[in-house]
Amino acid sequence: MTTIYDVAERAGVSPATVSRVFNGTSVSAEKVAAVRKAAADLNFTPNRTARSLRTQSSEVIALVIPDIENPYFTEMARGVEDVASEAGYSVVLCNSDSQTEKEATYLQIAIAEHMSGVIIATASETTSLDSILSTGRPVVAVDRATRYDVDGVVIANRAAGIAATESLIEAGYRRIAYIGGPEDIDTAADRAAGWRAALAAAETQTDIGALQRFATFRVDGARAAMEELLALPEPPDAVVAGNNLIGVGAIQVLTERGLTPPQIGVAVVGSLPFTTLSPTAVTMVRLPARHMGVTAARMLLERIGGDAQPARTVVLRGDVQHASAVRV
Amino acid sequence: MTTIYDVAERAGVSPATVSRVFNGTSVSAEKVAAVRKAAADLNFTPNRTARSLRTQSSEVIALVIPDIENPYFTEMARGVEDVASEAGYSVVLCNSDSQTEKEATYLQIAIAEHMSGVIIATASETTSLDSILSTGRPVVAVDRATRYDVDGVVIANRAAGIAATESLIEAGYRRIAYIGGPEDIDTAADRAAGWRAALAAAETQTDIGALQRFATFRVDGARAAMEELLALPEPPDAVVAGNNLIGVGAIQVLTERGLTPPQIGVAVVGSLPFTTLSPTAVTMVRLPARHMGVTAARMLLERIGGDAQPARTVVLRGDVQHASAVRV
DNA sequence: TTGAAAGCGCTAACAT
DNA sequence: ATGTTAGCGCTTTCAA
Repeated sequence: MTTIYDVAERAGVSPATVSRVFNGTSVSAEKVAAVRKAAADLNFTPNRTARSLRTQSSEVIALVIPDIENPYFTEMARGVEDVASEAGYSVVLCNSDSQTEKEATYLQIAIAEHMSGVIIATASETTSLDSILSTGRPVVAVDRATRYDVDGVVIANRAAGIAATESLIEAGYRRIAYIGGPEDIDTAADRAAGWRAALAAAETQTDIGALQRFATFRVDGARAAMEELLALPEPPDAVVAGNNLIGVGAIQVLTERGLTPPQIGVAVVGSLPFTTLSPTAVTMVRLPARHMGVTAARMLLERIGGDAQPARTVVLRGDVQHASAVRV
Repeated sequence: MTTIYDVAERAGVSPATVSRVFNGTSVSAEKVAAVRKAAADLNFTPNRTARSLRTQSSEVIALVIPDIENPYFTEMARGVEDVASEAGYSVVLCNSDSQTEKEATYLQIAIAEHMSGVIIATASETTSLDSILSTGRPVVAVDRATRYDVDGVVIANRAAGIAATESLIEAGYRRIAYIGGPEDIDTAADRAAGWRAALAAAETQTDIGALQRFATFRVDGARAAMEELLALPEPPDAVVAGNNLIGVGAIQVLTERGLTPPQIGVAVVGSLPFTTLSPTAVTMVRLPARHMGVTAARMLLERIGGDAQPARTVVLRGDVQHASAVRV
């Protein structure tokens, strides 16, 4: 491994000058040239570990998400990454798998590795940010709000739930069920609240309780919930899916039974990027995942840069894409 | 930030002893207890950067993939992560976005950060592993073979192409097209070769050239290719998709035209995890992505542990799930 | 088993 | 503008 001392010797300067060349402080043009040449000759790369130990910082940010296999989060990750790498930061993607312990481990690593900041979609309400915050590192919450006073970027979940439901009501459906994520995740609870509010406003449907299901945010849970709903004495004629994977699970079950939309109405809070359905068969409230990542990364970078204004929360709205079909 | 010196002072031992406690070398039971207590009191976490600078290593491995938004690669990432975290390693996920320069940057970072090893699905044939290999770090190639003499885990791509095609032939289709990824990616070329071989063996189809398309490994490219094929004077009655996203794109176009499988035969090399199709409508040659990640991670860990046997390549086979329907 | 001390590669005072 | 030097927090000889 070549060090700045090797480069310094070859270029006939001091190690400090080599360091300066690589950090952009004032060095005479001729020495800059000599150092660059020597560095190139020796195939020198600065040792980030040493740099990081010395400066107590590193150009790395951690992105902690609950499910790396969910396209919603990977799209968000792309947004984060694009902004970060533009600014010279690398992104370490950590998959908490919705487990608080794994999440805590990654947060510890972020501290121990001197990472500059953290963007996190928390695994649950109980997530503790105490130790990371006590180090003074900036944290931005994405997708899910936290009980801490930190920057956040969230979705207007209640509005999204309302929009999805209203789209079905307008299309003529009259018994609209809801399948959402775990009730203790705020995003899931808010979307469910939106569904309830829309139904209440429409005054068309009374037995709301019977048509509400909380599953996991995964395909399997949604499948089971959909089966349950269809087995009801009075099954629904439409369903609102609380996120993209729930939408997939619900539609899978429906399709297997020959009930392809719009035979039964489907509205999804989220996008179906890999759907093979006709694009107009279901209503999607598309969530700006990438934009969310971009916004969060920008906020984090500002904080890393020393910005100390009070914590802000940015609320992003979904974009309704109505199914063109109506109830048949 | 608390250091081993703080802990040492509080426990009444030397810093070296504290270090030993955290690294499992012989220390008397009473001192171990004292150190642990002091560490807990002070909420001490060893500084990985310092450790890494001193030992010239770190318990981090890099996983470089060309498309983080492709479920195939995220499933693979899960496999890698599960094995790695079990062994006390963390995984840094790097998205090269199929760009050789981005890939090179991440490889540089892996070196500069003293990461223990790299698992990489290369962006292209031209990927250079020279500098990472010259540092002596182990590299395992996944999904795509390289021109270097390193460990690898790949799919039996030609066999997968043959299996997909044969499934369609057996179902009675007679004009089977192929849409694959870029011809210069070996996986794409091999799958195409499998398709050609299966058709040649069946002797049912002659104008192979007209029915072959190379797109990107993305949804959009596949859509365009599918449109082209349908616009042919003599359009195909079936299509083999070279990967999961190509399958999605092709099926989307077909569905939009009311040509849902099995009206037209579809076989995909890969899985459709978020499909909303009836599960028996298309043939899938399911690829063991997670297993691939697991295998690669195990191999890398062995190398990190000092294993110096000659480079091995593990070939994994896809698992055919035939569409239950036949040509209609 | 334990401690003292050197040094991993770099940056940032401080001095020139 | 440039060089000298003292650490950043840790591990690891070497001695005791």
